[in-house]
Parts: sequence; structure tokens; C-alpha cells
Amino acid sequence: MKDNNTKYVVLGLLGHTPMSGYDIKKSVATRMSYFWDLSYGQIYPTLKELEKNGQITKKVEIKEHGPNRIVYTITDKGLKELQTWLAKPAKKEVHKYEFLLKLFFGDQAYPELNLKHIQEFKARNQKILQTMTLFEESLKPILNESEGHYYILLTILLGKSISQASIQWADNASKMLQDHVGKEVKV
Amino acid sequence: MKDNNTKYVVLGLLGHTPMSGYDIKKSVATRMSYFWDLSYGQIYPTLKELEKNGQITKKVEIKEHGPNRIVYTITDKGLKELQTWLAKPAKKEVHKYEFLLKLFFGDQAYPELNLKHIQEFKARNQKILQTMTLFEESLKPILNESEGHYYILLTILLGKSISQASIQWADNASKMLQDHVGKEVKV
DNA sequence: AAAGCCATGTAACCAGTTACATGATTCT
DNA sequence: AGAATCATGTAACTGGTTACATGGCTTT
Repeated sequence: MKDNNTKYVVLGLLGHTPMSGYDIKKSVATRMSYFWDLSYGQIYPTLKELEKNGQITKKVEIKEHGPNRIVYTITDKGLKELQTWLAKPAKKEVHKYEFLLKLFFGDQAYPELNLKHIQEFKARNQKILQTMTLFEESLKPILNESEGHYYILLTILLGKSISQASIQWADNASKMLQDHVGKEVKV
Repeated sequence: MKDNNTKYVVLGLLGHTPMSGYDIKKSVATRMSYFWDLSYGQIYPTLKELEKNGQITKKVEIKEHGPNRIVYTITDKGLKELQTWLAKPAKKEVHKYEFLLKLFFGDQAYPELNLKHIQEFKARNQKILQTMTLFEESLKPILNESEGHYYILLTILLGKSISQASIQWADNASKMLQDHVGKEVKV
């Protein structure tokens, strides 16, 4: 099987508690949204593959009301695979800032456009910061309930730091641009 | 043609000055490394497509020594296409922090491993910060030579802010983890 | 002599998204 | 009545990487 990260996200989550593909999707969306994303198109085929390889086992929960759930549980083999991956150095971060691409070419656009891109970037980061802060507040009182919570808190703190830095940059960059454009006009 | 960002990066760079596929690759790698990346596998096919659509024109430079260069120049049609894209709102940022994935599942690994991932993340960011700072220093004295330089400076400043925030988080997270692990042992 | 840069390009892969299909239940 | 949520899944597509082929020039 390919050495795909999707596999390890699934194994890691199942390492915490057994769950379905649907649960995995929700878990990633709510708890890892800042630094990761998964679609059903990745999750369901991965679950099948992992089961075929004996790294997880499945159990169908028949519901009288609503659709059946397929709940997966990690096996010893799966746990070993996860731990091997955890011990390997992480690949470097990958970022795609489309708005920075537009700002980079800002001399080929109208100044108001560049300011708009910066403002929208700021707004996106304010939303992230808000989400992260709420998440942090909800985690703090239950920090001792599970060892895992502590590590989740650390990932939230990075999200907070980076979005705060981004917001500050946006304010600063807006001012710089306005001053710069003002100068241009005078000349 | 597909609405692929590669296309706009190429158009944007050719909007500054005519250049070859090889130059584009180098330009992205040195000046946009923080927030974007392109491979030859994307660049060369895109150049062909753009030429076919009349958005750029090509001119072969025959060299006596060394390989020929194919230099591309943007056309009015290409410039219009670029400006239309610049005016559209940017898509939200995409991040892949593999190390955060590993840290998120940190309760399933040895504590030293988690500290190692954080240290390596810090090291990566120190390197970025250094590169960005050097770039900033080289740009400042020639800021008035071209309007474009100002926008490039803004993108560098965001890279600096985020890597600084990341380094601070790493120091803080290391301390927090060490304290946390210390407490565990006592119990 | 070896390594690395200049320079172009493609084929085979791997990764990830989107749209669709299905259908019951619960909330507004 | 309509929207949202629960729940599983696939096919077609788009996006992007890697490895390879070619070959001369320059630096160590």
C-alpha cells in the first residue's frame, strides 16, 4: 500500500477510539481543520484497504432507525504501523497562499484590489482565531480526562499564534500600502 | 483551458519581464518559496498551452555555447487574463502540517518523539526566517527601483511574521510538554 | 575527474476534489 | 414543506510529483 498520510490520520483517530468513516470526516473537520483536511473520496477507500491489510477490523452496527454504521477498530498490526510512522521525521510544511500570489503581482493591479485581498485574508484569520479560541476554552476544563487532550491543545495553540501573527501583519501591511500609494499620487 | 493557478503564476511573472521556463522555476523557488511551488512538470506544459491560446509569445534564443533558451513574452490578451484573475477574491489558504498530525496523536508515541518533532519544526522555521531576512535586506536598498518590489516586500514580511510566531510557539510548546511529562512521572 | 548548473521536455504515477447516487430521520 | 443531518460509497476529473532522457558548460 502507498505511503499516504490519509492512512495515518485514519489509524491515529482509530487509535483514540473506534469510529465510522463518517465520524472520521467530522473529527478531522472539527479538530484538525487548521492543518489538515480529508474528503469521503479519500476516507472510504482507505478504510477498505486498511481492513484488507488487517490493520483495522470492521463491525456493522444495525440501526432500527436511520442508516447502518460501520464502526472500525484498530488492530495491533495497525497500532504498530501507526507508531512506526510517528517515529519518522515529518516532511516539511506545505502552504498555498493564493492571496499572496495576487499580492506578489500587486503592481499589475489597482491598489484598492490589493487592500481588498489583505482585508479578506485578515477576516479569514479572525474567523480561524475565533474558532480556535472557542475550541481551546472547551478543552481546558477536560484537560486531565485524557492524555490525548494535551497534545490537541498544543496544535490549537499553534493555530492561534499563526492566525494572530497573520492579523497583525494584515493591519501593518494595509497601513504600509496606503502610505505607499499616497506617496505615489503626490509624485 | 482549466482555471489553474500555475497559469497565473506564469502570466504574473511574464508580466514583470520576459523569461524562459527555467527562469520561471528559479524565480518561484527563490522569491515565492514560502507560499508557492512549481515543478517543470507543471511549467512546460502550461507555457505551451498559453502560447497556443495567444496569451504569450515565444522567441528562441540561439546560444553558441550551451543550450538554447526559449524566452516567452506576455501579450495584451495574456495581460487582460491576468488582471481579471487578480480582481477575483482569493481562495482560502491551504496548509499541510504533517508534524502537527504526528503531534496530534502524540499520546500514542514516546514523549521524546514529540519533542523531536517540535524541535525539527523550529529548525525549519529558523531556516525560513533567515532566508526571508536576507531577502528583505537585499530588497530594501532597491525598493524604489520598481513598483513591484514593494509588493514582494509585503509577502516577505508575512513569511517572517509567521515563522517568528512558529519559533516562539515551538519554545513554548517544548516547555509545556516537558512540564507535563514531568508531572505524569511523579504520579 | 566529479559535481553542479544550464536548459528543455515527457510519461507514469500519486494525491485529492467534485459531483453524483441512495435513502431514512430529525429539526425548523 | 423544506432543510439539515446521518451514513456509505464511486467515477471522473484536476492537480501535482518524480523519475527519466539529453547534453554541453563551468566550477571545484
